[in-house]
Amino acid sequence: MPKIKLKMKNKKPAKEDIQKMKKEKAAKVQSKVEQPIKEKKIKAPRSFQTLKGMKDILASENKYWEYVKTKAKNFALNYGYESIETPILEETALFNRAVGNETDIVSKEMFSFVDQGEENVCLRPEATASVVRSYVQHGMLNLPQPVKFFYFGPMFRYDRPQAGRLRMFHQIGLEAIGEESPIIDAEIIFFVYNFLKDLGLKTVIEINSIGCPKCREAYKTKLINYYRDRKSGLCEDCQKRLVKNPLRLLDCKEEGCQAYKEDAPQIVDWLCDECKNHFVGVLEYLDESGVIYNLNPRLVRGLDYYTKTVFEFFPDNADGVEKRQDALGGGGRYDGLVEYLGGRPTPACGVALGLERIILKLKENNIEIPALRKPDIFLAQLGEQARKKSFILIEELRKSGFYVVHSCSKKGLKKQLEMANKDGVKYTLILGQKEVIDGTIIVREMEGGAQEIVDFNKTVQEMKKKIILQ
RNA sequence: GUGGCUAUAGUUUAAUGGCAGAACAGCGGAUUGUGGCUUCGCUAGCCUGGGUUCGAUUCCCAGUAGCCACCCCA
Repeated sequence: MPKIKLKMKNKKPAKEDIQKMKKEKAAKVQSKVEQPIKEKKIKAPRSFQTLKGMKDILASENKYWEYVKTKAKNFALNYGYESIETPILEETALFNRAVGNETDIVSKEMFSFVDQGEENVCLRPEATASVVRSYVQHGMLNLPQPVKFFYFGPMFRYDRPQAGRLRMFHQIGLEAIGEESPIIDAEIIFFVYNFLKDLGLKTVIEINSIGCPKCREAYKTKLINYYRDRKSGLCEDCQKRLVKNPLRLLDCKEEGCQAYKEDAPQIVDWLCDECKNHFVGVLEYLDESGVIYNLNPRLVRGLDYYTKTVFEFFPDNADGVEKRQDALGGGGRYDGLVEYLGGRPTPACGVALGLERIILKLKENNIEIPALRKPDIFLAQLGEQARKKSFILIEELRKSGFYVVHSCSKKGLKKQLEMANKDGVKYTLILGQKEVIDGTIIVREMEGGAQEIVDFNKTVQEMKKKIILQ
């Protein structure tokens, strides 16, 4: 079949045409030989793009970002969490120690490098370690406890990008340091639940307790013993986990390993009294608040600092087919971390949410987001004198709180009105030669097109009458 | 780190082994001081490098990038 096609199509051009083509080609070859230097000079400079897994957040995304960030911040304030910003760059050792050398995040996902001062630094893969570092560094143990932090900012992980996973992404997070009561665990969970619900996202909460170092050791031994007998059936990763991070055995998604999970010992059964009571406490508070959660005895988190309560938030899709890899957020208690980073023994609990993932879900669910504020006034000007006069007027209007836009270079009134229309303003002020001479200005109401002439010196007053500023 | 899919104007896309066409956006017009609708025009593109071929945007190979899944997590 293809041979016939080729033959047929080869016949298509006339012989003369082919000769022409050959000549053209020859000419091209010649010209190439003659002007190789010119071509090099003409060559445009290379263009650039964002690094893999990193994105520009463009104006079209603004309303989502503003909406979610503002709501988060307001929520945080209502719950008594105060804003903190820590540097994006930290000493690499901070995360080695806090998150754990054997975790995926530290062992293969950190953007780390040696700086000009031969310091080992890295872009933070998460913020809890930084917040705790800050707590210790500034002696915040002297503040009334707990100290409650709210943060927002970019995090970096050298992963392979895919849906909802970027190398630079943004987290909204809470940390409450200095409180051991289960009430704070419940408050944080309740916060996230309400926050996401308020955004219009239904979530499923998975919760577990992984105990304290003491009872976890006892449990680990049990788990290792259980899995050691079944080692030959485990996947390669799990065989490594058995030695390095046995808790993660429970987290494996390999089919072959699933079968063993069923009968594996569960940590809940091995918690010491203190941990058990604490966990029961958290659940009681949650029951009280009416939050719905799933006890998930296999939930283990990928960061070493967690103790006792751990939890993750998943979108609750109506279709029932859950994609369990796209957690919107997760967190838990980390009672050992402050001490581990050089502070006094201090209990603490926190959570982090993925902003990009939240926005992704908002879009997926077609949830309406309030539009950003549109400009109030467009100022159109005609002629040199008017332009100068309008320049001052615009500043006066802005001082009075109006959101004013104008065109810097467009001259025709038609074009300026066109722009005003695209900007969606309610009123356009028109200042032309004639108005400058008369000491007036035209106020055009865009929707109906009604115009009135106003005393130039009373422009601000008049506009205040027409537009009620928030 | 493993695997799959894709690559055409700024964006969304069509077709094709021999002129790459459209829509939206942008820019400029339709008596130059009045927007939305309409209409006309302009600008702008075959990811890179090899190979097959008289001829490749099209077929083949490699690279690169993007998307997606595993993994991991937010």
